[in-house]
Amino acid sequence: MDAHLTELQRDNLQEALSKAGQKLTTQREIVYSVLLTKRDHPSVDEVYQRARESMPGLSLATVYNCLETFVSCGLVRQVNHERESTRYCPNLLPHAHFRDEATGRVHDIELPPEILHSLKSLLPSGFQTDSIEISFHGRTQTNPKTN
Amino acid sequence: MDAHLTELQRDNLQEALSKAGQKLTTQREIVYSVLLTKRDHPSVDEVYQRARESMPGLSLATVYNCLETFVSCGLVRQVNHERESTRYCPNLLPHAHFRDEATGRVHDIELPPEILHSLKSLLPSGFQTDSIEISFHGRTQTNPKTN
DNA sequence: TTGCAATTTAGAATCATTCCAAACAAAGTC
DNA sequence: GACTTTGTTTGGAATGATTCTAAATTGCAA
Repeated sequence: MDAHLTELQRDNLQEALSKAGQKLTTQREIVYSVLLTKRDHPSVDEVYQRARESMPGLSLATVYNCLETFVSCGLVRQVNHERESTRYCPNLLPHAHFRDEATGRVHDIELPPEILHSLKSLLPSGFQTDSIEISFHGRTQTNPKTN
Repeated sequence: MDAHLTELQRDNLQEALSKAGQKLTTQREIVYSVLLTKRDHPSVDEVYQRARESMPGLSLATVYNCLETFVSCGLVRQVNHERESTRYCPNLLPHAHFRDEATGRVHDIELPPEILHSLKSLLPSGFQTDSIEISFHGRTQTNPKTN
């Protein structure tokens, strides 16, 4: 379960970084691959734990740095839920999050463009948005198997 | 600019509290009136500052307690934005928040029931929500006067 | 190869929030 | 009207996530 990127993913990362004038480092590769490998919206600390399996010397501060870099490059989204610690998500399609309060798990909910339009249309004139965050909060009634 | 509730507001508070088996105290009256007086989504600390004008001995812990009580009574909503400190809002109608990143100011955006329905309809079956939080993030292009 | 700028690192510092244990107040009971 | 019970307030200490800092390291370009 070592951290590795496909060539495509690597190029993708490389490109996004250099577009922002930043370098591709081992640490960034590993952190990025952690996010891609298990897309369960890990917290910084979870990313840290997982990344250290590939690189034991990695520091927490670096994980913070990498994640912050990815966010600013638009490679990754932050997910905030109430006061809880920030989670990270490599899904770049427009989507909302559903947080199951029983398990703490976060699910992605795809957002069709129409609904984003109608949301935007609620804004008074002169209001310009660059992002809309939508989060549901509730429970999932699981039949034997829900992921 | 002293903190005072109208009789109606007081009764409202009284009732909501006793419904939850809790008492009406001076501190709670003051904190509640701070929220009603200036509906600008103050942070805990702002509430604290304002409330102390009416009651200098008031402690920060009490402000936290009061606000938490109001939230659990359904009198007040919490507003979270990214990692910033929590803000409080006595508007109980369904609404979203728009955060102006230039000023930091938060505006309420009314939400028609239809849009809430269509949002809920996006959820896979078995997903039950008790709340949907929507926050816009952007800037307001102000003609001379926007509030 | 030398030098410059970006990156990483560990640990300290910060900040919002929660926890704690003691002092206080209110409402009901005898 | 004192007594008890229970909820409330308080200041300060504790926590936990995040950011900052300054030094060591790395990568790249000249």
